[in-house]
Amino acid sequence: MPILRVALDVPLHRLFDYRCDEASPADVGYRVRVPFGRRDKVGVIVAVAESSDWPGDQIKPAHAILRDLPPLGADFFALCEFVSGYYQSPLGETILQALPAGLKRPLPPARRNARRPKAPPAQAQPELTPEQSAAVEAVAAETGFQPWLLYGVTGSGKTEVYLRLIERVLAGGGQALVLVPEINLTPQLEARVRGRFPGAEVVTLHSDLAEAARERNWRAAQAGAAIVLGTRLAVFAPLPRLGLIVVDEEHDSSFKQQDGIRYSARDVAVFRASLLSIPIVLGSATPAMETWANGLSRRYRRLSLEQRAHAAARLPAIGVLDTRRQAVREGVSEGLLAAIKTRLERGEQSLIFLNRRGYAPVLACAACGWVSRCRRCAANLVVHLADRRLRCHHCGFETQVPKACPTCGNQDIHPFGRGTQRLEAWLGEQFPAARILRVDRDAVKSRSQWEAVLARIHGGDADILVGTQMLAKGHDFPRLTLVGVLGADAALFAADWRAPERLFAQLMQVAGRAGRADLPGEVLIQTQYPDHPLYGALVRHDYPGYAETLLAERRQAGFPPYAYQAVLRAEAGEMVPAIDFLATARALPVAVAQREVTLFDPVPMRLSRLANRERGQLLVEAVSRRALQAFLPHWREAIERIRVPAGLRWHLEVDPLEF
DNA sequence: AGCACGCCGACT
DNA sequence: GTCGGCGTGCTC
Repeated sequence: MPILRVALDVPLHRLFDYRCDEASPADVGYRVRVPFGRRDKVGVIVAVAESSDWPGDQIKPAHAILRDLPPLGADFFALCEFVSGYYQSPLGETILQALPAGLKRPLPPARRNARRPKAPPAQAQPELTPEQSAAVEAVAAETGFQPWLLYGVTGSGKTEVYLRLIERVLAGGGQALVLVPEINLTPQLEARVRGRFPGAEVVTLHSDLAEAARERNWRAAQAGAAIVLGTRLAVFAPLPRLGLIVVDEEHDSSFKQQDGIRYSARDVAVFRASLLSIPIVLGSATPAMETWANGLSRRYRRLSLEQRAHAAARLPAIGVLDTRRQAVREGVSEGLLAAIKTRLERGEQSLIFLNRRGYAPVLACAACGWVSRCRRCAANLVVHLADRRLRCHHCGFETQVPKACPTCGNQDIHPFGRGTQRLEAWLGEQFPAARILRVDRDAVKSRSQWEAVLARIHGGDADILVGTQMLAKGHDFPRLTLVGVLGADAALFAADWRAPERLFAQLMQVAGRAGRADLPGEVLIQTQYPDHPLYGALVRHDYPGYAETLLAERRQAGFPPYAYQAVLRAEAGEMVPAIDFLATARALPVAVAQREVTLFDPVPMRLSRLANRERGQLLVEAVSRRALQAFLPHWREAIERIRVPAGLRWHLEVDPLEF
């Protein structure tokens, strides 16, 4: 009797065999309902075999093969096998996480009718600049697998290049996959794609979609929808005729999944393209150092868009305001204040960028030294005066703002530091007639709120925008001519060595909000270190120069992309068992590649306690990706045999972005 | 991960 | 005398 080899959503690195007399090799890729322990589960048939290694009397019969949708293809399995091997994630979990929830339930609910999205009218195709044409022609001329780095500043027309490439793929009957960091922050990209291809089926895939919609769109992708536009999870969408992958803002850290299977959707996308022998375009104005290095080594081919697409458009003038040399009140320099005033007089908009939400990062007592610490985390509670709450931005704990110091009773307690709420309030006092709009996650929680905010900005119904990185993402604000940046210096000296790379990208991005075709933009960055190379490069709009500096530092220090890393993390109620576990893992004898792999000492994580869990980590570094990949499976298997104390959990992360 | 079984402390 | 704590083991 045929044996089904079934992938199940369990954290085990093996498949499970079931008997099924009605099965044939053509059933590979179908889902199957099986008994598992004392409950039923839905798995995916990975193979149909003649026999099993498992004792025959212990093999249970499968309940039913589910043939209600087309079987998953060989390329889908190859992708999942790669992810499973590379990120050390169990194959079953890897395969099943790619499926929408409804397809994993043993008892499927009744289907509702799918709504047909209506297509908006087609827009005119803009003329391509010579650079855009060259980029389109270069990609189109190459057959087979080729990663392209489309490097171009805000406004240089990367999207138009994507659209032309998509057009060619669709014309050939292929499908296109477009990955974006956060779909809700960029509704205009979706609108533009739909507008350009009114006859084509365009579906979105992201975690904010309701379950039914996500399943509907996933099925549509499998059934041949022309364009799938989605966030990182869309990289696993079944696409039988995939001909092109685009990763927009490829440097964005939201492509990295931070829980469950910790994959980089950008890297998985590159692998998927290689598997299918198709082109992949990674677009960014500030590529990740890994990507830029791949460009320099010609593993990726670089396409540059140096000019802005509209002839009249100019790059904004970026300047620094030396806060050591001018009056600063409430964190705002005289120079910036004057610049805002000028914009108000001209009826233009200003954006003040402060990447810290809340009123103030901490409340403190001047008398006894008490500070508002989170009792569950190694972090401070942030003052939110808007609703008089103290909040932990890490675990979500919140409490009332106390009237007096909880330890000494002193009434003289003060918020220290500044967040967007405080800035908003103070600017309101300085410019009582101005309409101030705060844009951060506290003020804008849903897509509909976000769209309302965008409408207000576009309608000219706001004079000063105060916002966090939410406002940095690609939007055209026609009347916005000034961007002020506060609090940037913190990232220059952060413990996280990737902080400057992120800061540069973020400032470049927010700078791109200033100025449009007819109105020149100005960007003013407040700093105590105006001579820092990061600001120097920013003022010159010199990403390549700064990338060279950063890469030289990374090479010198032996950091990625010149080293390959993984981290083993452990969390427990106390730090001691977590560190003990890591020390045990470090001492495991693993025969493979030891000389090329360095295991560092276990240390507490930077945020050492989160939600009452003490966290430690152990860094693994290798001279090559191959050495790391040779080492990890053996090490992981050995770690899995360690007896762990109750309440301790651990995971392994490959290519970590944060420590 | 679930979900069993299994063996020691405070309750109707 | 039972309810229930979480330690240990298993899932084809």
